[in-house]
Amino acid sequence: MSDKVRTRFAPSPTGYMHIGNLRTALYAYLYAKANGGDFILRIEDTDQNRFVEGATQVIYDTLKTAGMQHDEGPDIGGNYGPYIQSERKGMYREYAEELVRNGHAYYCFCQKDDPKEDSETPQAGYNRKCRNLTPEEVEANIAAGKPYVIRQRIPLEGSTGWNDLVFGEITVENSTLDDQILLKSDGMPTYNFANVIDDHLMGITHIIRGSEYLSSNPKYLLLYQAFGWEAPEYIHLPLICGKGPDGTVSKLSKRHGAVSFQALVEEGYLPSAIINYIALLGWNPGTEQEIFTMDELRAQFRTAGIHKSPAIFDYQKLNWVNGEHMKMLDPEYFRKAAFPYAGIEGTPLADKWEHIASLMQPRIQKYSEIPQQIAFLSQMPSYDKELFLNKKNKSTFETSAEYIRMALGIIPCIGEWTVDALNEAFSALAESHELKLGRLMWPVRIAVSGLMITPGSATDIMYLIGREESVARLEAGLAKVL
RNA sequence: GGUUCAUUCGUCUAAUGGUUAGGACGCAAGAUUCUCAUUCUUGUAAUAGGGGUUCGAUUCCCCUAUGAACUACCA
Repeated sequence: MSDKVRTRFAPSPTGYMHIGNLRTALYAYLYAKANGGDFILRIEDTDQNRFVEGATQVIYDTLKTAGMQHDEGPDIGGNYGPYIQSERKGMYREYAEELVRNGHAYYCFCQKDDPKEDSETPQAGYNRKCRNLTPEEVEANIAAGKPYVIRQRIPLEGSTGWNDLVFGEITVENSTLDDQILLKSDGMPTYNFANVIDDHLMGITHIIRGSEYLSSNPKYLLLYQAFGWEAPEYIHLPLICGKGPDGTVSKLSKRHGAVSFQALVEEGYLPSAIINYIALLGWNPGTEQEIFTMDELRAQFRTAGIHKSPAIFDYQKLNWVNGEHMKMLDPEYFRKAAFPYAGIEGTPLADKWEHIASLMQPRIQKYSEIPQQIAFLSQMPSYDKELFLNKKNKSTFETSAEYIRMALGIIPCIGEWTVDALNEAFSALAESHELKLGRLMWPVRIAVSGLMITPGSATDIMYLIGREESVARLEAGLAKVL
């Protein structure tokens, strides 16, 4: 019997990966890897009404894209299968009935719409009407074909607690717990039950999950006790919240923006940046490092740095992290990955993509910014002649006209139309007129771009739009300032 | 309502029974660059409130306030 760490990620197949779930998965993965353990994937699909086609594939894809390779799971197998709860259906009833036999659970014949509240048991949701049925009554009901569920018989007295690796000692009075359903009338276990059984059967040593389970954990612990099993360690994670436009804070949801991994990726966020960012939501490495690769996270992750208080998901900071990861990207990789976002396939600009990409990489935080940044290259914007005026470069309409004429004069002399040639020609031009390059280029840049702010310099732009278009734009600019 | 948890700049966070309460994002200013971005400098802004304990508390304790989660035959 080894005491190897085993953690699990147990999502239900909903068709998308919520960022909160992804962080739970990440911490479970990192904890396992930081401790030389295994990371197990289990699909929790006990709710037959919520079946979504292709949803498990989304889970596999996400884990793969995010760089979290599981060691056991439905798709790769393992010694503790099956790893899909619906395929384990048969085993839960047996365990539920074991609890009935030893007095820790009971049959309940109440219907869903029966009144549940009872003034005598104000804390517990269910009124425990069937808790003390005699064996004869139970048998009669079953014989009559009445549908039933199996409920957990929570002790009426005493308390249950544990020492959470993040939250510390937590103890709850048993009297505040309700007799939760373990086995539904369709024979399927509830999450609350299946989860405990599976975690035990799969030898999970550390349960890592969101703090929303904090309040139901005592009921799980009572189940472990009822079976006489040893309970695992618990690591509850602080919630990830979002802030609404009105300033209210709540569990991160769609109203706060994109919350699924796929949606963020589609928006142009890099998986490595998303992972980096969410790793730091609720955990700090003990150093001032902020930019991490997955390898670094694996090496440095410790539970000691996990927080208790909820964190607000900040898209602004994610943008920054993403920008940092953008800059870290190998230029060649960037060119390939960013190209589809540019929307220039089949246009003349596609041939100059390498140069465009080199301008974009240090400048963007998200791929999705590219089209808007380069739109002026293919479509000359209409602009206000006031743009030619610039105090710092002492640019006036008169100087603009003069410099644009100079530019028009030199362009025919440029041989091969390259950025280097352009830079050389304009530097020489400025020098020969004893001008600061900035003064000369200001009106040129405005004329060829029509924009106050441009990605890249005037020479970059002229190179990209070509000689002919450059001349046309310069002439139009000249007409404007005259 | 009940139960549980939380509270340091706007946000993510660091730190200690004694500090000018540190870093990052954002924002602002400056330098550099033919604009922008990058890079570099600088600035901005926080210990929820009230009681204790203590020579001294942001740090330990209590109360209050505020917020959150849970309270399904969902997971």
